[in-house]
Amino acid sequence: MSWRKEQSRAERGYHHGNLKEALLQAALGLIAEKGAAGFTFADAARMAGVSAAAPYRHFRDRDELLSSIAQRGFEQFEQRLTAAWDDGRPDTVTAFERVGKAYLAFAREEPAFYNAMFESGLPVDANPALQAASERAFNIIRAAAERLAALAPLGTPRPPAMMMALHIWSMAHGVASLFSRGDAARRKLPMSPDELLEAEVLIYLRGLGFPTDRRPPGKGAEPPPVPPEASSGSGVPPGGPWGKPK
Amino acid sequence: MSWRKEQSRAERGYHHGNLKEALLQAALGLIAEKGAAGFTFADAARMAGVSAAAPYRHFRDRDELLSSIAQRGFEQFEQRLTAAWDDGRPDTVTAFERVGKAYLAFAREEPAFYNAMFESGLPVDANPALQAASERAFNIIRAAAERLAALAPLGTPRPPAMMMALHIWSMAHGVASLFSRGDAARRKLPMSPDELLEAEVLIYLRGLGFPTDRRPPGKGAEPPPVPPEASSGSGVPPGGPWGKPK
DNA sequence: CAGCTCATGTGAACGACTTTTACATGAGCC
DNA sequence: GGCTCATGTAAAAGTCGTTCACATGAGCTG
Repeated sequence: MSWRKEQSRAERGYHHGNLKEALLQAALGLIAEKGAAGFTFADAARMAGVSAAAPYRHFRDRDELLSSIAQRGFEQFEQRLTAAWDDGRPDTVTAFERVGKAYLAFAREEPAFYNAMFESGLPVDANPALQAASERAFNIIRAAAERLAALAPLGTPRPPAMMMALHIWSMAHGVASLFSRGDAARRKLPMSPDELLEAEVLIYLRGLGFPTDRRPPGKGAEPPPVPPEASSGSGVPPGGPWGKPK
Repeated sequence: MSWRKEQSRAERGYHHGNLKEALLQAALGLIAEKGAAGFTFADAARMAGVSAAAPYRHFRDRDELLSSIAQRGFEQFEQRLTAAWDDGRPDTVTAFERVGKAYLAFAREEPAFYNAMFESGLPVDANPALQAASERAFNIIRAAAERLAALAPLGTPRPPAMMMALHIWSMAHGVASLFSRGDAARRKLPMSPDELLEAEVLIYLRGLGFPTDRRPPGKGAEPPPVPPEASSGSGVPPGGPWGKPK
């Protein structure tokens, strides 16, 4: 990982040998500490033990370094969402919620990537490769939404799958961005971001007619369960994610 | 508005007379253009026609200027949310949705404020006045959620009002931050952010047991103003926000 | 009105950062 | 062994943020 970092010039020799990677790693650390805005090209160079001009052999400018990090971030993000989705196993709703949690986990565990991807202010649409990576990640959510849409109970008006995907994305991003970052604008919450998002998604899914958890006591006409899977427990803790209504 | 801006030193005299305000306005413009990260203290000074050192007579440093703008932003934000909420008239659900739209409208129409408030990375909890302003704004959403919670149909499990408020906030912020900014990371959408958020909130409310479908065309009983409302209304466009399910 | 004072603005200076340019080094290939 | 080109360096120009000593003049005091 930290191959050859922190070495003095003498023992390193004139050529670094791995500067591009070292710069990316250094930048990642710096962004995690001080945010994308506070991160400095010169600092990254210093951390890698080279002069301030050296990075320009590997990145056109500071923005390109940031872009590279964002891109790498989208790729890892995609992987984690894919793993969480696990092709909808064991059932669509459970898997869907797991994707939400993976989203938050990524924001929490990879603040530097998340920052570069969503909060650095760099124009996603200016770099085709970056935009493509971003879309590949979003497509995981979208594919999950398609599956979910196909299962939605008839008789309930429902939005296009694309819209559902955007809804989920906005919820996850909203929670992550407002509450799930140790980073800067930390606000105190009476609950964990995970709980918050889980409840939000559950209510949303219920609004789409999905059976979430035990049925309301008196209500006879709960929307009919969905063909093959649908029936079982969706990973909701007993009592629901927010306890009993008082 | 642009009182005395752009004037040459000669016609202005040694003293500006209104520098603090001029700097705030200049900064607002610059942030709207280039984002909080790209905004420069020196640029604001230049725009106000004073030397680079002059701003330090009015703000401890660049961050304090940013803070002032964020604070002012939260105050305007609070006003707009209050107006949109209108104490829950004509009925709670309609007013609630109006608040959501006001949120997006603010993000769209006041990008500089929104940026300073939510995307500049300045620590809200470091400045008590700022934090208080932020909380006052959030309290509008929270109060609306309380009212909504009181109306929620019995028989449906429901979260605490505080949680509902956070849910709404995260949806609005998520949509605003991902899609509603001309600013930077613009992504193309098959629908407007307003539609997106409206549908999202409607589904969420339905998940809480609120009736969100359009009124029956004949609509015999318009709900009485405040106390026993709960039944219908909600300003849903005919056909619902996303068209017919296919 | 003269004179004083203090808030407000100026210019110069420092160190840090970004980026460019001309030059140095040495790893890999013939 | 010698060439060459990718990779690194030093130096310089331009920008910022911030501080400091000094200048200005608006408004009070007498």
